[in-house]
Amino acid sequence: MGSTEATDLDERKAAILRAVVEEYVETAEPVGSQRVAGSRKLGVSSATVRNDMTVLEREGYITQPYTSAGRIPTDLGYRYFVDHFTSEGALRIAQRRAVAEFFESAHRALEDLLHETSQLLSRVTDHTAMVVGPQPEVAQVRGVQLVTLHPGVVLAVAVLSNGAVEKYTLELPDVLDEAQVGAAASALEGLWNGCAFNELPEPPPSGDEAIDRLAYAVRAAFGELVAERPMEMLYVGGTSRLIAEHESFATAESAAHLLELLEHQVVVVSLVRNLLDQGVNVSIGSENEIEELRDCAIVLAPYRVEGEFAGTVGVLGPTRMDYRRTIGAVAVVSQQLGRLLTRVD
Amino acid sequence: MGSTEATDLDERKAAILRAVVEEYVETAEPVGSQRVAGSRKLGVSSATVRNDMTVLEREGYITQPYTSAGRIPTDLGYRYFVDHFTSEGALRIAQRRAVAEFFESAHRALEDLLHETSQLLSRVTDHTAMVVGPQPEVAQVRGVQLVTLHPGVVLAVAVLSNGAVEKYTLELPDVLDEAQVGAAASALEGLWNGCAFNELPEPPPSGDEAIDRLAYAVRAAFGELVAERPMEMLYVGGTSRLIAEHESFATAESAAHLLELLEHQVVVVSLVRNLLDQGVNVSIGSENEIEELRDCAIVLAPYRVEGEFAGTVGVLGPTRMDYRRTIGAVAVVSQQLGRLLTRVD
DNA sequence: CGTTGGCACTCGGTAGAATCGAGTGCTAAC
DNA sequence: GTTAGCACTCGATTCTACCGAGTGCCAACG
Repeated sequence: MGSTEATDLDERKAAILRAVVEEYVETAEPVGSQRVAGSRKLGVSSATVRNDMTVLEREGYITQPYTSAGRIPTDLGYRYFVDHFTSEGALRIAQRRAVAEFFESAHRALEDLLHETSQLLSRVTDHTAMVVGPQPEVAQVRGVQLVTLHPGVVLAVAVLSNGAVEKYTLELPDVLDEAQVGAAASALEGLWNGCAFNELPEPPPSGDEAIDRLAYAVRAAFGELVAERPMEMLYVGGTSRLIAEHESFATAESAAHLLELLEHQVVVVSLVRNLLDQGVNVSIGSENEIEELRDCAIVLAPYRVEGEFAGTVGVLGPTRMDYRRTIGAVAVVSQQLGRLLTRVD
Repeated sequence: MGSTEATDLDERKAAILRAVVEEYVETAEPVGSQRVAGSRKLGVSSATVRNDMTVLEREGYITQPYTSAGRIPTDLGYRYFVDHFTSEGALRIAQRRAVAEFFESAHRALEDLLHETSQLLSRVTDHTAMVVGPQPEVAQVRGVQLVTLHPGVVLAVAVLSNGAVEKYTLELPDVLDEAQVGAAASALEGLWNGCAFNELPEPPPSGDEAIDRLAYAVRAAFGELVAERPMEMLYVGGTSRLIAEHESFATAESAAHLLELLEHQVVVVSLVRNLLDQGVNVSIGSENEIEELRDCAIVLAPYRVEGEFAGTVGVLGPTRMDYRRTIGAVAVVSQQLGRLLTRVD
């Protein structure tokens, strides 16, 4: 790749590219040379801008929707913009205050908190927001409880060190009395306390066959939970923004595809994880491998709990978005969320 | 209201109305007199159909989008159709089998089950589906557990008789050891076992002040949960269908409004509850009080667990929908869901 | 009297033509 | 290297003409 010259733009060309991006993000219309020359303090004429623009187009940063129209940024153009002009995030005061207020008053259960965080982030950015919960695999068992709901039906509950609660409804061949269930529960609790939830040891035989069957069934159930689920929960907020932004997308159907995509937790969670594993925080348009995201940009930031990577917050919007504002908002929210969870959790 | 003549249509007019509804639902185009006379075995000419149609229009069952176009059903027309021509639901074999298969293999935790049920119903009906979970207020406490996550931070967990688990993270002024927490837990468990979750008695003083503070905090936390949440959980599946149907809606923005509406659990849950309290199973267009639902129809069916009303499943789509198929699907799913929950729960 | 064929009329949708104007590329002058 | 000037391009907009499905009405029919 000719990335050496790709990342090198002389100062004026960079300024022009920046102007094109900013104007286009604001107006949604192709921006012409006069607009750039006029509204910016470049001190050069539109003809000069035109010359530079042809170069920028040849280099792949901007493009024309059709011959002799204004220019719009390409994905590469947005990329350059993000890499060079978004160093410090710009959040409006009102938004910064909204975030502060939210994390001032927030507590509740973890799930609710994450859910509401996604709605907050959506409000602040005006885009659809995603929050990926902490990975429960690292969590340890802190408590095990077995409750008989009906004769022959037992609910197994495991409380984890990160505040999550896992449960499974078991139907048993045997009908056990309270004492037996209690015995199984305390046996499992003693055995599993402190263990990682994804590596629960098998319960040893106790002598009572029915109890052993129950204990074994509980382990199998929890094992199934671990195996089946991608486990990190996904919370999506502000899906309605996807439609409000539909003008920015190619077709109206693409918005429908996006919505559908967002309903598949597994896909989204692994997508986010992949990006972050590669150290990517902003993924723009064709940089995404998923077809449906070709018109979209994703802005991510991990949050840390007690210094450890815990989960991710992010935003999904059209490539034509205000990257500075969005990146700033995502950064602040991820940071505050981590702080809150570190304090409370 | 002139409801006496409104519900009385002579046989041929009723057949014509039915034809208009069915054709319009299928083709999405205003249907003319020739189409009705030709494709139906009415045995009358288009002129006769035209005469009847003017009457049907005067009575408010159908309308013209503009002078001298075909007719489309009004909300009243759909209402007549629903009340007279949907007695037995018509489900295609493939769909019936999909439902059967789903409920054959389904188990998992209650939340997952309801969530997946909403997705199933959406797939089967091709519309957005809603599932309102059982009201947790009626559930009784079956187990209480307190787990120390960190020093000074305790997670309170209550297991309910319907298989739900409520939890709350508490920050305490005191740092309690395991024995104290355990004492509080067993005290609360003994006190609350069998009590309704929304009417937990206050814990009596035990002698140990720290334990009492903890017990009292737990009760306050659970009380807050009951008070704050509308509690019945709402699961929405297939939101992407809303956009696929956007042609049926007036504007594209209306779809965005709908999505936003669906994100407000409280509103939707109480809407559903209101409708059902009035014995309404199908609400069409202007029958809805909420402005955003003017172009929508809602089809609902309650499901029963052990004979008791438990929750609701439903579908949200454009007024121009196949009511027979939708009503059939909603009925089958609600019935099967109730059956499954009665068996397992 | 209900039903039917005939007929003039309406009006949204489509296609084509004309026009407008923002913006470009190029060239020559500074 | 920069700028003014100019011919050219092409999407967007407007206007016109026209088509045709469908209606309302009327007179004739069984």
